[in-house]
Amino acid sequence: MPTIRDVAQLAGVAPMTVSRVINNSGYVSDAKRAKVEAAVAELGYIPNMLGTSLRSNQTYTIALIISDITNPFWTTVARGVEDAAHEKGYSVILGNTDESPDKQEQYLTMFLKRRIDGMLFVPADNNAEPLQLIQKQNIDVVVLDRDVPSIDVDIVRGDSLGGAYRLTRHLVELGHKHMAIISGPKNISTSVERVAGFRRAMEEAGLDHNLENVYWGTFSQDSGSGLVAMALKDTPCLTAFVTANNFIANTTLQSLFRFGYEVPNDISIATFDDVSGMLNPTPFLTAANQPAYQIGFQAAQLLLARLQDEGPEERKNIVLPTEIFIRQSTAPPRDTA
Amino acid sequence: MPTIRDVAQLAGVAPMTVSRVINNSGYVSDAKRAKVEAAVAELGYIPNMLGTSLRSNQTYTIALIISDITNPFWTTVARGVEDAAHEKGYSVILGNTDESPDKQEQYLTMFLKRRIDGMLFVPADNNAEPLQLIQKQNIDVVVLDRDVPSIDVDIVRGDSLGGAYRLTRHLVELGHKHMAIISGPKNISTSVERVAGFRRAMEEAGLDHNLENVYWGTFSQDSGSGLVAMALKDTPCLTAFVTANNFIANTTLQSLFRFGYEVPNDISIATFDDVSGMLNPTPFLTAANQPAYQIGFQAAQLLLARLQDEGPEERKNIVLPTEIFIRQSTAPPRDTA
DNA sequence: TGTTACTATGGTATCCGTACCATGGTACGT
DNA sequence: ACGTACCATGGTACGGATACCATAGTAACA
Repeated sequence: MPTIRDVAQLAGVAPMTVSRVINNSGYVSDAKRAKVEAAVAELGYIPNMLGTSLRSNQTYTIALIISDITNPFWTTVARGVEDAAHEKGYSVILGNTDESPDKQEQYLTMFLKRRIDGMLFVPADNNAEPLQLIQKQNIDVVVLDRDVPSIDVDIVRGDSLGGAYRLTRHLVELGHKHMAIISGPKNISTSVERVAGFRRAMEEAGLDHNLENVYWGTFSQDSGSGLVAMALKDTPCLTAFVTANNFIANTTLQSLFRFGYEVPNDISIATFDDVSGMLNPTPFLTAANQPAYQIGFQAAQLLLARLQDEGPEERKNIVLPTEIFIRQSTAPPRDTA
Repeated sequence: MPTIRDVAQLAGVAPMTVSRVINNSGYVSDAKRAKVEAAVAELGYIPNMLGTSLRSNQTYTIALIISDITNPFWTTVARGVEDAAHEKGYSVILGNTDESPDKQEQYLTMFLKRRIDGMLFVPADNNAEPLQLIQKQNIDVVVLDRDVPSIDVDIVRGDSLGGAYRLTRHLVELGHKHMAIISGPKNISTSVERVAGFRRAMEEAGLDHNLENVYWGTFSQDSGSGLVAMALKDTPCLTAFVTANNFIANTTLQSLFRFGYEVPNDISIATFDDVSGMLNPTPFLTAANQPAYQIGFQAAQLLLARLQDEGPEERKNIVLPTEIFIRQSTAPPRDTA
């Protein structure tokens, strides 16, 4: 593969002159510029960014560490990130953690070795250590979707608490009195806040006698199935479920179907993040949707601004609103119908 | 950020010795090894891969250029790629082209500048030039999902022709006589082959009088809506549609709904690549599904094998089988019911 | 004519890690 | 006592691009 020296030799100039032509910097006579351009074309020269990056300490690459690119929610986030990055000439390098702290650390060090300019990070848990590791290396980082207590860091996320609150309120208004929430891991802020929103609505409605109807699971594709059975065993009179993400909603729906319940006639379901609309002409689930694309796009923009020293003084904790869609998976409970 | 020289100084050894410890190569006495390890820990030293890559001409990075990470099909492909890459210590850098040759070229040169070790590429069209550009730089490349005529390159893809054939056969067996296919762009092999499979089944069934019922569109989210109206106007007696991907199926379903048709009672739909199952407990569409994860995984494996000079001698054109799922979107046509 | 300002070009050193070569010590066999 | 083999360590140069400094020519102006 030709180097800048090869081009220089062919054009009969110094490498520096080639560099000036390529980067459009400094003085170059028209004659030499033409010669250089001809040489570049003839050799098919493509500058080696490794050299440039080594010298300049900039890779124009940002890392995106998420839990699972297979989840349409993250996919949409990733797309927002990519668009914002591409706009500024940055590339995005990707890592899936599957919420495993091990894989998370592997990717973290892998990306730090690569000297990425900045990091967009969805922490696998509440542990602040990985973030401290990044910050210690003086790498700008923006946390996506999740709050991490006890650390000073930029965050862009959706309004989990408000979304869950309004989702539960909707069920309350329909007349439901016995509800459960199937949430994600206990050590991830979104799970916790969605439970908190659920609880607040329950308390306000004076339904706080069954506050123990909270089931912690995971956000992954196989989550929730056992928990639904457990919830129904604990409280046979349940008439509604709130689920903390799209995958959980799906398994809950499947479980209820298997147990012979009809949704929404027998039991209602309201969920977070139903992004199936893209592939489903008639979305079914009542849902609180976070602006996934915006979360990714804004987080990337904030990060890129920081990289160019144009970011805001203080750390941001941006909370984007969730939007509620009332659809067919929720209805009044049978006994009050 | 500390360098290998900083570590060496702190440990009282030469940089070379630090390098030996880090890479576990050559001879190092236990005493010095311990000192170096202590220094690495104290400084929080993380090796700079740019230096290594520059020297060794290896980045341990592969590029993945696809049309749209938002499409669950590509998402699954991407996941397969990522898993295979991560297994071998490689990272994946991502680019969305939206099927635009412009964006495609931008990403291409961006990745070549980065000196990625290999490329996984979903060509935006049949144009062989971009692939020639890559090969000219001596970068290994594997094409995903699409055949590109007139160029010698590794390809991993699904069986579009067979899938479309069997999908159409299914409709024929149900008794349909008037069908149309809504396909993707005319210059992408998958569109063409799906049409070819459709035609073959039609001809075999002696239904070749309406071979002109082929509508070319795009594979994107907004594709197909106008085409459905056109098809129905051209052939009012249509009783079935074959659609060439998930997005087209979705808009077709929406259009039919808007026009007051019921699926499958009035009109049947059979499609390619319905990967909504992940989020849909009761998938509705009769579909020919490609093994998306496998396409990504195997393509990445083939690429990585080539990178390590362990690949097969000759170029591969691997065609993975598609699986047919008969579901609720297809039924016998009304007149024969 | 001398000074200043700008244009044009190139040489050298540097970013960081490591391949390669050189050096010197120890242990062992004959 | 000497050759051979292995262990341990370090110096130097290189990969590719470019910041910085140096040089030199030209034009403008007093």
